[in-house]
Amino acid sequence: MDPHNSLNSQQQQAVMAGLGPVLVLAGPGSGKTRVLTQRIAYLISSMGVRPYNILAVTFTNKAAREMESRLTGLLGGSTQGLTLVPFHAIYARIMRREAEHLPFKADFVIYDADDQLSLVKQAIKELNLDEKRYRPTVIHAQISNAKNDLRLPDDYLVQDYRDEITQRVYRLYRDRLLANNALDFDDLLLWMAYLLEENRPIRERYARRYEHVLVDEFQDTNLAQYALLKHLASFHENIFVVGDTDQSIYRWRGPDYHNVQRFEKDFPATQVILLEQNYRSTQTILDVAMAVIDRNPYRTPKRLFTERGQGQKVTLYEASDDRVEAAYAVDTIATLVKLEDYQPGAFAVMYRTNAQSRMLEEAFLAHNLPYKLVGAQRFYGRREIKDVIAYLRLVQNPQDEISLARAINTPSRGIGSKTYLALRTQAQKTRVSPGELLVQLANDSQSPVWGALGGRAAAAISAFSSLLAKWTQARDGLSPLMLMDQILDDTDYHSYIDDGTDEGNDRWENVMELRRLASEFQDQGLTAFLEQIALVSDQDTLEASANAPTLLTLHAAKGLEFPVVFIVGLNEGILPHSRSTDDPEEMMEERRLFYVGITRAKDRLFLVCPQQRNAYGYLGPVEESRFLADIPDELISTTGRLRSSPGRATATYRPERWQVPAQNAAAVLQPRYQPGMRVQHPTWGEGMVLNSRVDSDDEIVDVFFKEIGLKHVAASLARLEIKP
DNA sequence: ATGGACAATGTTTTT
DNA sequence: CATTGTCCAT
Repeated sequence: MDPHNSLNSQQQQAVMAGLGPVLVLAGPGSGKTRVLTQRIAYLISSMGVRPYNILAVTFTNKAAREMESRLTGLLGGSTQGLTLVPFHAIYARIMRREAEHLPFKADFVIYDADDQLSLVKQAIKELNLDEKRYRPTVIHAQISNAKNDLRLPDDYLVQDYRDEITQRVYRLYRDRLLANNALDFDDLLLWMAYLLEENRPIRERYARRYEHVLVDEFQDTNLAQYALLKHLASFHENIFVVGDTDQSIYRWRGPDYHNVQRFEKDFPATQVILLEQNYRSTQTILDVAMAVIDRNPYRTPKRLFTERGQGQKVTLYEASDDRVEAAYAVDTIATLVKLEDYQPGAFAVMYRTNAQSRMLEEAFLAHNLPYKLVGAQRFYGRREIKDVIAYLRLVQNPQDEISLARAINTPSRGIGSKTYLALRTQAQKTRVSPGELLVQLANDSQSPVWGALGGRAAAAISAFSSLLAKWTQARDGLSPLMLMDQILDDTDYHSYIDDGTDEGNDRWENVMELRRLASEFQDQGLTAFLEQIALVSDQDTLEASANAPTLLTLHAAKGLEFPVVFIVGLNEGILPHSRSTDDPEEMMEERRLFYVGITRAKDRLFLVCPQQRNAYGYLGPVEESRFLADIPDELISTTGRLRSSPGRATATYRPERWQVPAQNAAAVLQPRYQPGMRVQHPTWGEGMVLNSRVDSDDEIVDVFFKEIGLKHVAASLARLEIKP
């Protein structure tokens, strides 16, 4: 952000734009969040708009919170009543309020990706389909796409037999969700759009209320979200959207950056404002970014510029394999912290796939250096966390069969698949869900169900039934934390999960962490707690407090910035990913992804690619990413093997701890360079020796040059001069 | 009903 | 290779 508290003329134009539709096309680092918050502040304090009449939506909690805190800084407490929330959260909230107009109840639960997949699997099985032929993940993706295009099962586009199958699964999946009183992520948009579409009074109520609608990251909205926004803005038509088509990286999730063009078409009176001045990066980094993105066809070229000056060149390092790649990143970070006074928190290492983080984590661990890993999945996907959440969800909504199936025999209490099936059959007879039947059974010792179950099964069911009934009754009187403690206690979960091993210990620690999270919802209730958990984004888990380098995927990096950025794994098949190489649209998205990564960097950018990579457990050669060829040579300084002369053997970076020892036992060569020595190189300038070792009749010196960073030079070739 | 052993099978990104 | 599912012995 710019140090002066003033807006440039384009920003000002955006902030003070008049009524009607406004489209702000904001390049990376151009002060997009700033414009949004200033706009809200302007509406409230200068235009006299009541906060109650403003709706501002973001994609993540983090973005919403950040805007909120900035607004509080600008306006103090006078933002009371403002709706500033993530997309999914606001729709969940509205739908709970309006549940009577919808085919589900107000206490619905939100299914995560795992739950959704189980439900699809269940549907496929029920329809007697072959899981091999009809892969659940593929079918699920198709259903999700249909929902994002606002297609209900009846409107599902059927062109061949496969589509027909998908349609049948979709229908059953939809029915199962409703029977479970559960929504998936797409439903939050789909049903909300349905509600506004079908129910005019409700639509008008909200559309009248929201005099101003503001949207962040507009390029990532899908058709459903777009339709929704149009409805919400349909009365006043004051819709202010901010986005950057070059940063559209969620195409597979339904978003369609053509929405930006659609917007201009749907709202012909749109004022379009371009923000091109960048307040984040050096000009070199921007030039690299533009060189990469300019290769994408059909885009409005943007000239990104900055007043920050040229800055240092971007460093390209070719590592021998992905282990060395990780070590290089960690070593360079350690060096920069030591020699250039960078804070450890100033660094980020970005990669294409989550699997790539492992190698990096190991490298950090080997250096004994702390790091932060972005990724909610890592926590909420854990078995013990899913267990406890299943219990809580079941108490909130006994209709939830996915949670029931998980909780009913965890820890094992003698209710296996047979008994569970019997319970389901009995439930079907009286047309209630198994969970509801369980709650009923607790107070009905005369029920014919008992007779239908075997003696041992009946005892087990009875015990669980009383527990569940007890919890559901206590629910409203207890805070989420108290309820959780009660459940943990009643199920003796501690002794189940913590078997005394380190792993068991960790698992219990995780439960305690969840407990801590629950404690923050003392007075908001179970519904709010569960909803928060269902809708956390990866970025939300990023802790600002710890001063350590951040490891994250390129996707998770969007919207963030770091003084020093490493992008690793710049290989064909990784970035661009192999699954994207045959589709030009997807290839363009890979390029945008790289662009997003590059533009996160404020001061320095390191691009790293290994020549070999571990895949399927074997080390195999990999090509360097095609994107690297698009970067002009004069913006890059190269270490490791020089890419202009691929055949030449040069010093390869190899951190000491992986050095094969005693290779030079007979060496007579004495090292001349010592760590800490200052040296001068004719072209690279002044530097400091970090390390030196004798290897194959030559002395290999690691020098950190002030201008260009870490280099590994052979003493016999490099004309190094030792300075006093 | 439970838990372990083995085979198969599959690898992007995420609200 | 690393996870997930299936089969089998207890």
